[in-house]
Amino acid sequence: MPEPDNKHRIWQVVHAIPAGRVSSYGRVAKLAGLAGAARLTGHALRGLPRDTQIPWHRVINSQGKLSLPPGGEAYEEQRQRLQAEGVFFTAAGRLRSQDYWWP
DNA sequence: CCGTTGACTTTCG
DNA sequence: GCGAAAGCCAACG
Repeated sequence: MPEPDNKHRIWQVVHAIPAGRVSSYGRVAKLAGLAGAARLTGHALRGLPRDTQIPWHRVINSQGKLSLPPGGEAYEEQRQRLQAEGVFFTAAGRLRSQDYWWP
């Protein structure tokens, strides 16, 4: 077949992110062999079931912020989970660059 | 098959 | 630091 399970690969990469660290969509896409397809990472994460074990909350955008709409439930949940793992947010709602995961 | 949409990224002003 | 525009790829109707 021409194309393997891209979503599955993205999930695998996301699952490889250690706790207390975060990564960006573009970074995950590149590690999954889909360089330049940052949006695919978003699609893959959006298609996750609620009872997934994938740490989707460790994936944020290149601006150091959450891509989810502020004020939404998913946004608060992601923020809460990250803080529970030791990741803190700045007053501007951005994550510390030192918490980024770099393989 | 084609146009739109989207949990993105980069560049420019 | 922020907003707008262009570029990128896959899923949807």
